[in-house]
Amino acid sequence: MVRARGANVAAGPTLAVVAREAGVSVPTASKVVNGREDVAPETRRRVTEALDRLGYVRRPRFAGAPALVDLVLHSLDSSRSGAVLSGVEAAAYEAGLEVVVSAAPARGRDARPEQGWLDKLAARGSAGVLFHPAELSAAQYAWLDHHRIPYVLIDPVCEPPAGVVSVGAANWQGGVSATGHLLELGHERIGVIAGQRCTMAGEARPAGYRSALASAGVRYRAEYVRHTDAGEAGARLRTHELLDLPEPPTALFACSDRMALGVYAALAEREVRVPQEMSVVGFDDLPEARWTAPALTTVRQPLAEMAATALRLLVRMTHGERPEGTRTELSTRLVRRASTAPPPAVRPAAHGPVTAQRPTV
Amino acid sequence: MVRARGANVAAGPTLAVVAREAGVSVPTASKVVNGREDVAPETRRRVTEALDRLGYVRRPRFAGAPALVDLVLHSLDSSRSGAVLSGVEAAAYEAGLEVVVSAAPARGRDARPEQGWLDKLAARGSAGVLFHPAELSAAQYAWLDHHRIPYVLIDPVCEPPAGVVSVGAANWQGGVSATGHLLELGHERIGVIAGQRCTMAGEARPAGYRSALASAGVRYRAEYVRHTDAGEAGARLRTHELLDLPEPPTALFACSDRMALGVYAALAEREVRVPQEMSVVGFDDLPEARWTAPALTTVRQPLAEMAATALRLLVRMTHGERPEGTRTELSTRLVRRASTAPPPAVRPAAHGPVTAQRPTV
DNA sequence: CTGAAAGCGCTTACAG
DNA sequence: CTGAAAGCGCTTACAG
Repeated sequence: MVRARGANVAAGPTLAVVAREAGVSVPTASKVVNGREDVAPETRRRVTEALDRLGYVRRPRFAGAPALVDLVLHSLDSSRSGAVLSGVEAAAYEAGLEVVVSAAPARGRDARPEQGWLDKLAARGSAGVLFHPAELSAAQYAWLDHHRIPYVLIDPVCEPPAGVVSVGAANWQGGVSATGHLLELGHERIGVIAGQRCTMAGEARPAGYRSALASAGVRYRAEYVRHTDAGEAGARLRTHELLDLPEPPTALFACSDRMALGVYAALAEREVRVPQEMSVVGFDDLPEARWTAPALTTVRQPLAEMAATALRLLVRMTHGERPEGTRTELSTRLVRRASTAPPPAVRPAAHGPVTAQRPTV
Repeated sequence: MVRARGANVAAGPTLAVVAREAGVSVPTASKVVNGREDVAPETRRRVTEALDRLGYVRRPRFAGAPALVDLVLHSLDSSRSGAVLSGVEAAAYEAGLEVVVSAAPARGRDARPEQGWLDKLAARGSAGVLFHPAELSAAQYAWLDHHRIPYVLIDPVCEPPAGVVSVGAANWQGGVSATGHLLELGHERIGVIAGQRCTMAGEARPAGYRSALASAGVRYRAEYVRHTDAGEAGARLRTHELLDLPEPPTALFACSDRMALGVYAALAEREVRVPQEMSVVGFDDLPEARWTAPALTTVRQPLAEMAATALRLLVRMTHGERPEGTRTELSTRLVRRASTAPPPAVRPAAHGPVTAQRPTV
């Protein structure tokens, strides 16, 4: 029984090497690595600089033990998390790393949520942390920087602070392809159910919609774009609003698959048939998109690949490298299924208010 | 910034203590712990015995670093895995442990799949391993035993070898409640789409069906029970077979939610409406069961709780305890949704072959 | 705030 | 096959 020992870890410098390089003793270097307070700022700077330059990584417990990387998920039990975990694990395996998974501290199960697991990271000597979706406070970012633990955000909800490395999807481009698909089918009255205003997805996806409209020379109507922050339930309400418009849309672009579920619910309540009377496009391509009836045409977000990319970035940061750009975007692509079709009939372009052209029961 | 150091790890004995107890030197005890071959059988026995009695656990790398437990999943990206991960993580958090997640080696990405990650486990000093669903070879069981790494199987597919600790669901009881529900609604002709013959679920769930029929005094008909090992596709075929019977069932018990999806597909092909013309009950209560139209009545398997229970069992084994029983079963419960209803009409009990009473298009 | 000294819990040669 | 000896990469007092 041959044991592959130490084959997967390129031996970096020891603390002793770093200390010599920085011109300090090993105990002092140790203090810096462990984020202790009792180190002079100038000394800390010198040591930190040496740590970075040499790409110091804490030695694993025993020869052959793989280094550990942390993946912090908001919810462990969702299809998004499954895809992320799967991408991270595969890439970690390639890199000879193992991944420790934990739930985000926001869970409220700890008196001091923002510290509990952060302490563990440091104590264990995590090589780096991946967050999805990211919900870090400024204090937490500072803490990680202070402890020299590199981190990457996977598909962050909001625009991360300057300098923070993240991997996301090409949201704008996805908005363009979703809308382009509907335009090609002949739709001109396209409603949008968009996510929260401050979020990246909530802004970039409808922006892509607007751009697609512009290049096709189709008029943009503000009343066709509705933002909501209540997910499925919110999307249901907004859909009813759009259906109540004097000139309702013939197609709906829901900026997430979850919101598309809410759209479906509203349409079912009005007995509007998909896709005969209304086309629907989602965004994400969660497994759910295949279970719905009819199966949802949607924009696929390559979550697993995004996660794998984030891990590779993290590994490079672990070795002291800095990625050139701070944000990486992976392209999205349209997945045509059964929820889209040409509009019910070609009607003359409507000018001014008209009555609803579809029975609303 | 106060740091909680070592608060979560009850300090067990060091290797030195164990060695003294066993009457050997520390290096020798170290060899046993690391599964080296060059130890006399009698010496190994003495050391192993001391390790077990004292509940030796390798010290974490640094004070305050939590011990690590491994979770090995067959697929990282499935709703079942999500539930399992979530249960394990929550219970691990309670116990002050962290969980390393990896994909089962069967993935074929390693030349020697059965050794690659097993080596890592040992090198890293895993406190124990949880498998779901378990697919261990006899050699792997032996290897884990040899390395004194405790392990627990979460919802194993097949009956595990004697002495292996596992946590599962009360499959038989679930079969009873699914069938009981249909009987209460007035169904007497109940078909069963069952899983693979050799598996625990494939045997116990239809056995529960049979028992429920017996207690209700309803005749058991062998032709109503169809086994398949092809999941969704297999279930679809078997459903067509049942519909082609001279006296087809008025209700179907699919022994898994995935198979229920296949049943739905077959019924849609025949334009048999659920639940008006056919009631359907599933088993598992995956998230998918809520997306289907109509929402699936099913037997809920408490996967997260099963996973949490497995972790707690593992922790006790880690401390040298042995659970009393080798198999723990958590009870299941029926979740009524929209796929079940009374049979189409009360018909006189049929004797002898009759023609199909439902239009098959 | 710093670092020489002692110590930790192990592992690794290697001599017998 | 065994264990005294040396060593690993750190950490922890603690004296200055």
